[in-house]
Amino acid sequence: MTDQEPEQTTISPDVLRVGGFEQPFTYEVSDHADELAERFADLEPGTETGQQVSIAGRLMLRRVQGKLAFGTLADSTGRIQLFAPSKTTPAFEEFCELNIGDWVGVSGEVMTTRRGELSVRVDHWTLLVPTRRSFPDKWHGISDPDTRYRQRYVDLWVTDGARKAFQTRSKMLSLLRRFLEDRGYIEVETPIFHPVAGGALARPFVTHHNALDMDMFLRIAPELYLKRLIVSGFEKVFEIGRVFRNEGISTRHNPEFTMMECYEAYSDYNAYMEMTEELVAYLAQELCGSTTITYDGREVDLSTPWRRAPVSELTSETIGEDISIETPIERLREICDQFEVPWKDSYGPGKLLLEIYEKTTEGNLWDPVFVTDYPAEVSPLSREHRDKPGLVERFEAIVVGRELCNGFTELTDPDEQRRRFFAQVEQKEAGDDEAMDVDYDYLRALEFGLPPTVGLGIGMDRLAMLLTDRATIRDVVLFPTLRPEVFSAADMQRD
RNA sequence: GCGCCUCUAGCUCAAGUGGUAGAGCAUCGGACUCUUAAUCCGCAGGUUCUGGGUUCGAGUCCCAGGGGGCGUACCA
Repeated sequence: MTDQEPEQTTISPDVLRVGGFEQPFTYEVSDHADELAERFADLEPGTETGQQVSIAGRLMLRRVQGKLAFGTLADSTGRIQLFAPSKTTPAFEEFCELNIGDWVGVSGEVMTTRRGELSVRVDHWTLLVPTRRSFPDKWHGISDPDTRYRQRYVDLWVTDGARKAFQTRSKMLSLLRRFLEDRGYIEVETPIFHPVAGGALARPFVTHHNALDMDMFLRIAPELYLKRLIVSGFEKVFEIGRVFRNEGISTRHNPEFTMMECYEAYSDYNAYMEMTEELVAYLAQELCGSTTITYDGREVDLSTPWRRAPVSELTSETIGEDISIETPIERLREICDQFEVPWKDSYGPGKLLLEIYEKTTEGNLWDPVFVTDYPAEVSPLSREHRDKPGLVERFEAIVVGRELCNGFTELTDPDEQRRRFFAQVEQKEAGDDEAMDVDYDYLRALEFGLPPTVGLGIGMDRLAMLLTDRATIRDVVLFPTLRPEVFSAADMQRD
């Protein structure tokens, strides 16, 4: 931008507010609040630095006392005080009439006040745009969660830490990309419209394409396309993208959420457990400054290596009785009843074991654990365990009682995959509307040969919650899904 | 889905057992040259979520509906 307007040094009162206000097209910013705080830390009170800077943001506080005014300007990085003496501030009267929430650009000398507060003296200033609505209470901000999510553009200014969480999330994604790219992965983008919703067990959203006159599903996982790419000859791929599941909304569930999935040829789940723990420890170190972090007031030790234990072992520990998929089905059903775990006749031993595990054990695992060796019955895309019949080479990392990721050695045998798909169809017919459909193109891809491969999926929102210490997914999703707002007549008639 | 809770001014909150809806902040007007949630004086600001009902009288009690939160179920 070289064609910046000359900076406004005089403003007449009648153009200050909405009526005759002329908005500049650009504003040259040289510095941000936090950088200045860092650069000019520890100045003596009453210092004049001789350093001219230019900053911009919203006026969040204002303290006018006759011939001298103070303001607090907030930008994307933080806040800094504005110092405006009537003698040197252009259009001083108008400056004092700025409202809380107005966007202003200010340039001037960096200095400290007699009380030692780092400030920018207002040598020049420009109204960038006035706010036409009142900002929330400058001390309490917004407390109603509904208002926070619907008016995120206000929330991010007035709620402590709100912006920071999203900045951390962004950095997390950036570090994740670097981590994978450093290991030779390439990032790909696969379809979001799926003719068959596969790759996970979940109810999909349905949409309609007019020209093709066909219903399509919004993807519930990118998995099957990414494995097609391994068949295609990409050896290491990943995708970070939105997936959509037509299920309940809660503090941990948003209908659209961001999933990272990666796949690597010639490798197995042992290697991926190592990569996963290394990745998460790395992100914690970079974002939180330590591999020991705090979540919900409690320490979480993410340092490597993480404990690894089979589903059956962890569950046996909890219930005080050795159980596995070898346990007679009658006994498993009794245990379900004993722990108030609902079950159906159609559940095999594997499904029963997993249900018992999820209801009794998963929520109590705080420090990270790789839970391994899931029943094949509940893992239709995973490869059979190399020496444990009936199980698959699958792991989930459980941290703070929640599933953080899901990975497994991939099933490569097209015949076995076909059988698993049809078993899913049977479950669907038995009333499980989250069961998978048969993806015949995927089977054809497998028939062309999927080399030994491992895959991993990590929910980015859950990971962001963990690393930013947020209790609700809505604090790490900018615009969480809500019912449409009903606008008042006053809102609709504003012009 | 189900259960519990909640909704009052732009924002944060008050209004014993039913009795004229108030305050702080913000906005607007005024005072003030080192404040920092500035302070001080003043004005204005309301379909108490919506619709019914009970009552002489409803923000308050009852019914229905809506928004939201939490828990639970499904799931990541």
